[in-house]
Amino acid sequence: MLKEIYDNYGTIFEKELLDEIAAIGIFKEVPEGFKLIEIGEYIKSMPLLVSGAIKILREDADGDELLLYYLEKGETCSMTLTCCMANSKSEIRAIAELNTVLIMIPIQKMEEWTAKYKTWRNFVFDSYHKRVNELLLTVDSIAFQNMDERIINYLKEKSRINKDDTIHNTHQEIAYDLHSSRVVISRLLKKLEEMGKIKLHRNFIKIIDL
Amino acid sequence: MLKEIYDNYGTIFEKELLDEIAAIGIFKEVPEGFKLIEIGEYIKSMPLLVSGAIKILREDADGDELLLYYLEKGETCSMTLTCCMANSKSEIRAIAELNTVLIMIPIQKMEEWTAKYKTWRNFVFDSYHKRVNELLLTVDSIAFQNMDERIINYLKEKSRINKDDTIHNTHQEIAYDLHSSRVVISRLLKKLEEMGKIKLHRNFIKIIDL
DNA sequence: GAAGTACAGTAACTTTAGTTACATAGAACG
DNA sequence: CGTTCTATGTAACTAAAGTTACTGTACTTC
Repeated sequence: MLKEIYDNYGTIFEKELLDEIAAIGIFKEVPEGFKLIEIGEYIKSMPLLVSGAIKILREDADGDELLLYYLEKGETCSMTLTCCMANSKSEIRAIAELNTVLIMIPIQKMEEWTAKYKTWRNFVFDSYHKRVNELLLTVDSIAFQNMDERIINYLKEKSRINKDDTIHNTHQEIAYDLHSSRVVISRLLKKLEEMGKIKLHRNFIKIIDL
Repeated sequence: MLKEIYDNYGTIFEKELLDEIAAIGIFKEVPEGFKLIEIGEYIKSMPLLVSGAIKILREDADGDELLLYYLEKGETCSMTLTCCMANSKSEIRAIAELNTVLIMIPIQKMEEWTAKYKTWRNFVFDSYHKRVNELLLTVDSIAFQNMDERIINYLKEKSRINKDDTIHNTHQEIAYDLHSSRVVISRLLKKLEEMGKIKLHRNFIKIIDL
């Protein structure tokens, strides 16, 4: 575990803090599709990502979903942070996008480390900064873009996160993430295929040139 | 100035910090419509709201606008915070919604106070928490709601912020905030009037029962 | 290999929102 | 009082997205 911590956080945290993380953090490995946080849950610990990726989803009253953004290695969930500090319920759902390795930090340490370590404070602020900017990009996407552009961005981002130019999803799954319907997604994907940007198959999509 | 600081922040900050704010903060009074932050600007100080309200806007590449949320007294702009910490450009525009009184804190103090005062840290984290939740509500609104529901929410929120059940805006101005077109807004407002929820006039809208 | 199931393709239609164009009405101002 | 400007009303149309319904096809399972 020590190695993973040092590899991912060695350059941003001082030795003393790294040792505390190693001593207190709980190593956790979850498979793709594992639900880490559910809407309405209270959160007792904060995840530091070591490898893999996590997707963060929003849901409305009718159960309609929307993908907000992904978390990657070296990052943490600022939503979790806010929930921990305010002792409030989670506003989002977190699902492992890949097999993912995490270090869980009990929330009791948060306050202490924030007072004690400048690098921890910077990490937390930086994390907020990134997350707010991701949320703004999500707003841009749904407010200013048409569905065809949103699909292109979705495929690009998914490919980047998975380090794979084949997207292993059904049209229905994409429709859920983009909060649209399967028929609409199939239609627009077909158009992208006709334009030579992608190649459609059963259960996967090959990116040609987006 | 001391009175304003104590009235608004006396219960959340300790005396020592309040004195620092009084000594260092720059009192600023801006009229309705005053532009406080422009997209792409670097930010040198952080605003604490004493009275009034500020609206936070997002803009896309084509210059299309969207209202994100309002800031009220006792709050601060977490976007400004993130920009200060990361020394990055502003992602948003901030315009005074009302005549507004602010205390500007030079960013140099941020780091120092975050290390020194627990109440300051809590204030900053709480501010992030509120802002992220406001952004999520904005996402909900544009992702899950139709324009008629969005208009209703808009009118309600505007009325609450302005403490006035008459909305002093033209249809065009509402269209800009909601990133729609004037004709669409006029059409839907007319429908709301027919339902007896509002009464339309030239340059203002009277809320009857939303 | 037959039956069942999940996925994708497509047509036809509806709904919502955006666009264009023009009419009217109130305010402002000489 | 007539001219001008701005705000609003409305019709007619287009575009985008969502819905319904049915098809074919590939994979699964027995």
